[in-house]
Amino acid sequence: MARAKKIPSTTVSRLSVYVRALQKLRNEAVVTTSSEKLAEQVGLTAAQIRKDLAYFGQFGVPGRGYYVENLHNELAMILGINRRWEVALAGVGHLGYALLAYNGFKKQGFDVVVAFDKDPAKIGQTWEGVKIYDIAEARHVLPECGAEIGIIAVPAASAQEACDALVAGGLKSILSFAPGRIIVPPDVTVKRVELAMELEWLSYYATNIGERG
Amino acid sequence: MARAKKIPSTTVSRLSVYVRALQKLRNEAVVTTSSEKLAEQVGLTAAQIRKDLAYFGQFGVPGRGYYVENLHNELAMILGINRRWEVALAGVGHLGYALLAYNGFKKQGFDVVVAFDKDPAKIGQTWEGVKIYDIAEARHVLPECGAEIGIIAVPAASAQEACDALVAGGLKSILSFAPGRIIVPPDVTVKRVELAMELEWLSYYATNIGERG
DNA sequence: TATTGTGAAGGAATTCACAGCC
DNA sequence: GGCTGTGAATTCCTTCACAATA
Repeated sequence: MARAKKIPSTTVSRLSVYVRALQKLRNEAVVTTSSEKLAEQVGLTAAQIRKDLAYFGQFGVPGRGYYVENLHNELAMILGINRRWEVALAGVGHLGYALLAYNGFKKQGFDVVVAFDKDPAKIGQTWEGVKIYDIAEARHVLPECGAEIGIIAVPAASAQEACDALVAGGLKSILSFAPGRIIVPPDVTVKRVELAMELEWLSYYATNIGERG
Repeated sequence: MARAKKIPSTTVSRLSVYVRALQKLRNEAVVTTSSEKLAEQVGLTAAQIRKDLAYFGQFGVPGRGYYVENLHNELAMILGINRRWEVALAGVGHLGYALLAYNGFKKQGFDVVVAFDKDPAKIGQTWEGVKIYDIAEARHVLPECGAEIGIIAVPAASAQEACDALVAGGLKSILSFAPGRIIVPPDVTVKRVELAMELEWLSYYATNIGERG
C-alpha cells in the first residue's frame, strides 16, 4: 500500500484538507466529485490534487471523477485517522484547557485521555472528565493509559522538561505549542505550532502591503 | 529598504524564528553571533539563514558575524513587530478565551483590545479586561477601536459570517482557527491555523513509521 | 583568520499538457 | 465528452562553494 516514492510533507498536510472537504461533501450527500470541483472547494489547483493523490494510488475514474465516500475512506486510512487516537496533554493553563475542551479534536477522533501539570493546585483534579497528574509521574502513568500522541501546552521555559517527561512515558509523536526548539531522540516526531509566529506573518504582510502575490 | 526581488513566504516565516532566537541571546547578554551559531540554535543551515537575510539587506560583518541587538532590531522592523498591534477577536468560546488570556501574544506585542461573539449571554461582558460586542456590530465598533488584525475562533459553520463582519469593519489581516476556506476580497490576507490538521499530520507519521526523512 | 554575501548548482514542489480510459 | 493519471516543463527553494572583506 505504501508507495516507494518519497512523499512531500506538503502533500501530507494537504491530505487533511481533502479529508475535511470530503467530509463536508458527504454530509451534503454528494456522491461524486472531481479534482476540479475539489480544487475550487479548497482553494488549490486541480493538477495539484491529482498529483497528491497519485502518490498513494489511483482512486478516481477517468471521465467520472472520484466517489466521495470511497476517496474519503482511502485518505482517512492513509492518514491513519480511521481510528481513535488517545492523546496526552501536558499543561492545563489557558491554552491547555481550551485544547482539553475543544470539540474539533474529538470530532476528528483525537481524544484527550490524560493531562499533566506541575501546579499542585491542579494535580489530582478532573477537568472535562480528564484527570490531571503530576508531570513527573508521566513515565509511570502514560504506559498504562494507552495515549500515543502528546500535546505540549506549557510555557517555553518548561517545554523541554515536559517533552522529556512525555518521551520518558513512551510517546513518539508530539505536537508542541511552545515556542522554540525542543530536542528529542531521533525516533520521536515533534510538530510545532507557534501562534505568535502566525501573527507575525500577518504583521509582515500588513506592514509591507503589496509584496504579496 | 524593501527589495525588488520576490521574497519566499518560507523566508518570512523563518524571520520570526530568528527574532525569537535573537531575543533569547539578548536576554543572555550575548553581543554577537554568527550564521553558524544561529543555525545550530534554531535547527537550520547557516547558508539558509544568510540567504534569508540577504533578501532584506546586509546586516553582518564579514569575519565577525552579526550584532545581536542590531540584527534583532532590523528583523523586528522588517516584520513590522517593532510596534504594538491591536487585535480583534471573533469568538470567545474555549479557544477564543484561551487566546484572550494567552500571554504569548501580548509578549510579542499583539494586544487583543476588543472581542465579538453571537451569544447574547456573553455580549456586553468584559473578560480579561476586554469588552465583548455583538459580532453584528463589528462594522461599527472596529473603526473606532483601532484594531488592525483579526482572529477568528468560531466554529467552522460561522467562520465566513464572522470573517465578513471583521472585513466590513475594515480589517485586512485575519488569522483563522476555523477549518475550511474563507472567501475574502483580494486586498484581505487570511492565514489559517488548523489544529486538527496538525494532529492528523502526526497521525500520518505515527501510522507510517519510517516514511520520514 | 573567520565569516559574510552571493552567483551557480542542485533539488523539490507545482503547473502544464495530453495520452488514455470510462 | 469529460476527467484521471502522469511525464515533461517550469518555477521555487535550498545548498554549495568561494570571492570579498573586517
